[in-house]
Amino acid sequence: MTARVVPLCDRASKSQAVKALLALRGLILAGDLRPGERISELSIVERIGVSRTPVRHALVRLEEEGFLEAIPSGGFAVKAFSEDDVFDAIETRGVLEGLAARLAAERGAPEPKLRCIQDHLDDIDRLIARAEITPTSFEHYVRLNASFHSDLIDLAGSRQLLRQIERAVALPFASPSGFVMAQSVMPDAARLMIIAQDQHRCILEAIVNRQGERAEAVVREHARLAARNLKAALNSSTSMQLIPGAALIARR
Amino acid sequence: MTARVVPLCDRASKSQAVKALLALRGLILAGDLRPGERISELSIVERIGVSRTPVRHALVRLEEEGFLEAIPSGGFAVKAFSEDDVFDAIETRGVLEGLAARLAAERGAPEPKLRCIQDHLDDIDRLIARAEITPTSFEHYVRLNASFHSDLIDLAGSRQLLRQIERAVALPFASPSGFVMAQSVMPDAARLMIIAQDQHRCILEAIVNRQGERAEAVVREHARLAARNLKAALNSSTSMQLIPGAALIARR
DNA sequence: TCTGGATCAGTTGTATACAACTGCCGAACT
DNA sequence: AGTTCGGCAGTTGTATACAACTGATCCAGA
Repeated sequence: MTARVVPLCDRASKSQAVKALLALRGLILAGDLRPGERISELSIVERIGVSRTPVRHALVRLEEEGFLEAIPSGGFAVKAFSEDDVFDAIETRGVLEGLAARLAAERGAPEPKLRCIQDHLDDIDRLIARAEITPTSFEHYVRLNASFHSDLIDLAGSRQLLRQIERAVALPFASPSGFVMAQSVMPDAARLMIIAQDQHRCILEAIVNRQGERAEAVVREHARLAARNLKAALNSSTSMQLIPGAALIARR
Repeated sequence: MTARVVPLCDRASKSQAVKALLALRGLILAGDLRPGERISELSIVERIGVSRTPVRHALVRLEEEGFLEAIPSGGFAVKAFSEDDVFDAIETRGVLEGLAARLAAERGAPEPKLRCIQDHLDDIDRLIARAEITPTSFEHYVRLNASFHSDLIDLAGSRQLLRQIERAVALPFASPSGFVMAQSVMPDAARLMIIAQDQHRCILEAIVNRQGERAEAVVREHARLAARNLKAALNSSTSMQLIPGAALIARR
């Protein structure tokens, strides 16, 4: 009997701690847990089906990720984000990515990696050229966009910077992909994609040409495109529904 | 018997989890745990005197803080930092503090806070003017310098940015105070203090005058002073002994 | 009626027992 | 002799029992 029966494997192959982390983060992002109110460990235990130990692990991690805040008398509560918080988070992400681009330009990036990114950008061009925007093609765009951004960080080659950006991007509405799906239901979606893609090209060109300051400046402006998306999305509940973690954003 | 006997209170008033966190961080910074090698939970338990539960909490937190890295097969190891890592961490901190200064300048800071910072800077001026550098006066300088930097972050008024900077500064050698003590045993200590203090003045002036870009640029250059200190300290074991967490920095 | 205090349910914090896993050593077999 | 398999020690991961604490409710007394 070498083949054990593992019907739960696809869900249970990961440790209970990981399971708890993913499940709890899911609950938070979905808005099942109201911001501000205390999270009862036991209620999570019975919802997720693991014991308190991994749940507590997940709580600590999610506090570090920024989704929870510790309550002085013990325990945790879901954090509420103001609109200003979200704009600041985006600006901060832009500044950090800007540093990544500048470092890549100043220090020089390996040729093969640059070619690889160039290929990714060509893919995006082809996608945009097709002129029809479907949910599927948009998801594809989101993926390509996300990989451009992670490639960019990779180019900088700095572990410390990577760590900081990972933290900034942990909040989904601060990530480069946060507002792209929201963009899809907006009237000028195609126009925004064209602008964003041109910025991608400029960023890469600046890095290739070793123009550190230019690379940094364009990346920052690129992040502000996300801020503009947010501003527009805030007036459209259809868009907001496409934003992960929108439930955590408290309206003024 | 309302008065319980609490002789251990000064050490035990904090929870076991906090105790474990502080003690373990202390062990790491002191270099008692060799970078790269696995940390045995039980060995920590008997060194610190709390059970495994709070120790594991501390391990998770210290991983988030950046001192530890998870081992694929389970457990954690102390992270080793290259000299490049340290320089990058300083540059990253400078960029984030630069954002704080720019936001403060662009958005405007409340008058009373600005006056308060001005007073702190006056204190530093008086300290420098005394011309004699003793360990005590240097520690005083370190305190004043640290509070200037935290005031700066406060001026920006951004929770998100605060979070990111706190993370960047968690690594002691990336913090604004990291290399100041090392500076104290260097020949041109007085000169560096004068330069740093002039930068402090310029930063505040830029914020008052709403010169966002200038504030950002000077703060970045100010951080690079720390990088210069590091470069000098790396050649002097006397200096290195004054740098917290120096044991984690692997020489090339 | 209002205030004070004490009890109590429900919570989180801690310790510990147990299970599962990893890497290693040795022995046996090829 | 080399290789592979099996068992073992020691580790981490998980569950759970227990302790300490918090906040609230209820009752008694002024």
